[in-house]
Amino acid sequence: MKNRNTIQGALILEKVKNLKGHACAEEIYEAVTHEHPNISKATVYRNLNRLSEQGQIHKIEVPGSPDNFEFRTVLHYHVKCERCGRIFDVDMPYNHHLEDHIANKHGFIFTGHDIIFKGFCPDCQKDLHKKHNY
Amino acid sequence: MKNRNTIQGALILEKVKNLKGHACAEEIYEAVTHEHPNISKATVYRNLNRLSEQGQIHKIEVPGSPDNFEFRTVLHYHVKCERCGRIFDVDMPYNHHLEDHIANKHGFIFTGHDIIFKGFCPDCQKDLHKKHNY
DNA sequence: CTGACTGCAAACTCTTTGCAAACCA
DNA sequence: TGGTTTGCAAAGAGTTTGCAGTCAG
Repeated sequence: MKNRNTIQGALILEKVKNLKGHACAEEIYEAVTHEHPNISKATVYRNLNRLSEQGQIHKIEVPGSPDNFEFRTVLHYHVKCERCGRIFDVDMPYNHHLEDHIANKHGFIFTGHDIIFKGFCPDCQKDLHKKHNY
Repeated sequence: MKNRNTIQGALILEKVKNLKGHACAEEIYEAVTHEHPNISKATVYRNLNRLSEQGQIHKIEVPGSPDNFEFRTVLHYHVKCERCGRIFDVDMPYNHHLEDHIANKHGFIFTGHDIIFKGFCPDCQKDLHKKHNY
């Protein structure tokens, strides 16, 4: 039940730590591949999930997009571009007490929340302007 | 480009309207099957997506769960049980101006947001109490 | 030694798509 | 008729899982 130190696990954690923002499993897989070409994608998924269960990294689940992972100390929200599907950070303080405002909890135990904003990123705004095909 | 009135489309819209809460495509497919046994799942998906694009119904996208659909007039939020994965409505007023509080919009155009709370539903709390296997 | 971890491939879930036939206007 | 919609099956994306071999403690 306890962790073993494997090269793969260490590399994956390191890659996520060195990310500026977030990346999906595929991107992390590619980054690790450079140093450890034989790694399997299943191992990347297993390590990412293990690390996020242990709270060492954070998994951002966004519908319709692959899961993203990031190493962070401060919780924050994300926005998904409705056109290109990319995920960006949102510059808004995390509200730790949002669930306190729920009127009738119906016996639910609330453990947290995610907010996913929708919108159009600058790149896609340019494209839409040009192409008028939306 | 304009809609045709098909039996399938009418049945699907009716089923969603008659839902008390939300249901996923699979559940709607099963409901429609009772009256129209030959319907294909692809048709259900196509109609649900069409209806939600036209704003006649609303699609709730939740990471890790199948998309849910509902007929509603008032926007609201949802909570996903971390154990059974079911989706429930949350008793909290929708904040239409949440995106106004974003400090630096980085050129993004925000069009809306979803909040997905996490927690444990009453049923699963009972189970956890009993089984202690979480 | 022994259980945890790995690599590989296959399985899985949910959803979309290609295509010919059926259908509505 | 002519463009939509349907049913079917196959494809697709992302992720998980079964299994035998490998490795850390």
